[in-house]
Amino acid sequence: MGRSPCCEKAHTNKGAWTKEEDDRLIAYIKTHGEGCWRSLPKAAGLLRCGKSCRLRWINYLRPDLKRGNFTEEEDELIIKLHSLLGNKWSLIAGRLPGRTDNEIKNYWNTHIKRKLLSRGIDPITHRSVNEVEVEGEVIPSPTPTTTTSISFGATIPKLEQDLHDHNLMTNSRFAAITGSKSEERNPGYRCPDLNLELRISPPSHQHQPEQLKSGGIIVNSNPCFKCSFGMQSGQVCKCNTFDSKGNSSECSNIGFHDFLGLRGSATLDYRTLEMK
DNA sequence: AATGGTTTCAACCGCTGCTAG
DNA sequence: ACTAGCAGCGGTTGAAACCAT
Repeated sequence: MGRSPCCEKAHTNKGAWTKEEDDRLIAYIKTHGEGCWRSLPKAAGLLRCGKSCRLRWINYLRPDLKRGNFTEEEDELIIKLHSLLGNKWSLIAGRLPGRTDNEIKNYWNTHIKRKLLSRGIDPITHRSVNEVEVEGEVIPSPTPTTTTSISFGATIPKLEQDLHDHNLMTNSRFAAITGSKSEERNPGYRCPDLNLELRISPPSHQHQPEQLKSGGIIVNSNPCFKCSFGMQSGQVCKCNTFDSKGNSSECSNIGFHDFLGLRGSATLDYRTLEMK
């Protein structure tokens, strides 16, 4: 049994929007506001799919959209954000007022990719195209190339604070996940020029006999890489874990680890990362 | 002016995550 | 715990605009 279609495909217009359709959509949203896209077309008298209305509004009709070419500053900001976030266009768009994810995605594919390649930078990895990776270690090109460097400075880990605020994890739990020591306040989570703080880092791959108590629950500080990234969701993991005495045992948690080792509802959502 | 290749970008499609029942 | 409905996201497509010959 499949999901019902989002709209009556047979009775909806497709393709380019007409001026009249735009006017109808603008008028409706001005009166009733955004939201409930599914019922909007009918209510607004549009023969369009709700998705199509949403897209048209967000990407083209919204009054706060900035029109015109991207500036050099915007270019550089997009490059930096992409190096941190990857193809998370909506997150990148969130840092560029008046720009939409679709616009940035298109701009990236048509302009910035080429720009980076002309600088000798791989637009996917943001490394010099001459760099080679040998067994996980990056060997830089012998000839220096211009690269976009992301500088990280020491700061109070903001996400850690956020997570505390939401009772999601303790200092030690966070430290376990990030590999930092809570007392040391391991630096390296802030990009000052972007004012963007990120707390995502892969957990240690080394199994060490260390356990942490979090909210009364014993958690293994070093689950296997797969476990930590929640890749075996719903399946029994067969990796080895260590108890408090350092004894190895088979990890048999079913759906225990979520992304970054957070449990249950304590999942880390990109969108919850605060952007100033 | 005509033609064909390339680029741009609005729009679509399919998938995912969240939420309510 | 499960399912269905929905909004939102990212990848892809294709028509229009642009450019070179």
